[in-house]
Amino acid sequence: MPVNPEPNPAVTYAIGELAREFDLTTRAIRFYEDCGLVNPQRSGRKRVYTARDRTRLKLTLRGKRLGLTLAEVKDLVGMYESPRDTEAQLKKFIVVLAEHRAQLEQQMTDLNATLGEVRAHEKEARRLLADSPPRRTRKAPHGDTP
Amino acid sequence: MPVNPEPNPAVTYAIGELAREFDLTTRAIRFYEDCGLVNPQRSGRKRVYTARDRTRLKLTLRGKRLGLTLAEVKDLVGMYESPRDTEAQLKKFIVVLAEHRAQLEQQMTDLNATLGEVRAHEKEARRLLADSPPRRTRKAPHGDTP
DNA sequence: CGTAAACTTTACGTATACGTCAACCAGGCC
DNA sequence: GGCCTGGTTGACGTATACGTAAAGTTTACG
Repeated sequence: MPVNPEPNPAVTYAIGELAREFDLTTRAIRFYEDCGLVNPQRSGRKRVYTARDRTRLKLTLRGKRLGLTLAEVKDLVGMYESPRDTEAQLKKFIVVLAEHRAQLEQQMTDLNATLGEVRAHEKEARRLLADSPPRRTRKAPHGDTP
Repeated sequence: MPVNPEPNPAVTYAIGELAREFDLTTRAIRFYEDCGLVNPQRSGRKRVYTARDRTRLKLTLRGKRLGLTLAEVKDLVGMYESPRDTEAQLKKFIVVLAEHRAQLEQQMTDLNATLGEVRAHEKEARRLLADSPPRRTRKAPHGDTP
């Protein structure tokens, strides 16, 4: 079994590659760098992104889809990567995790409520659509979906 | 059984009341009005909000928690309240609902992934916290949570 | 009647998250 | 050499979602 999907440290990416992969503009990626979300090395002047940068990009986008700001994403990712060797750090880590989880659980509630409503509306709308239009085809006795 | 929690059409709210209830500033509520999210009547110059406005405020806040923009919330709420008597309208409604649902399902995926990670980290952190500090209390034989 | 609380409009300011030029450099190909 | 592709640094512009200050109005209370 694979020890760990520790991505090959040799693989690197150009900014354009990542932009295509994640459907971002290079401008956006450079902006994320300004925000401290990625930290590409340089080859001359050109940015060279590692697998770690790529992962952080992914996390950033997932965070965005969940409505987080870039600053929030940065804080969170920072947390996960920060030392945590002392008990104090560990305790604070746990507190922040709990806060984050509370927010996620609120979102889960919101999401379930919204999904429920959307599905109910879909069902009702499909019912209306199936009932309403008095088939203009030759009077189908009953039961006729080809 | 209560026919329908159709809120009493007589109940109305002042802007300050709603602000307190939802922990918003009055400025924010007026801004939502500019965006067409609420539509208070007037009593003289003063805004008078109905139960319907209150519901729309709630929906707005839920939408925000899910990362929607005010414009998106407006579109969605508008959809749910628009006519839908013709077949074309109904079909478009269904399409938009499906799109919305797809987005919500993506969010659900993101949310579950994130929640999973947070919980794993919490577990690990608590384990570290429980293991690490070599109990300075009298050597508890084993099993001692009061 | 005075005044404090709550409301009003107007208008400029701010943070976030990029978009959109502009002008320049480096490498590859014909 | 000339040009294309892709990358670089500014620097200014824009949309969203309000904050905040100014100045006036309306209502309730004592």
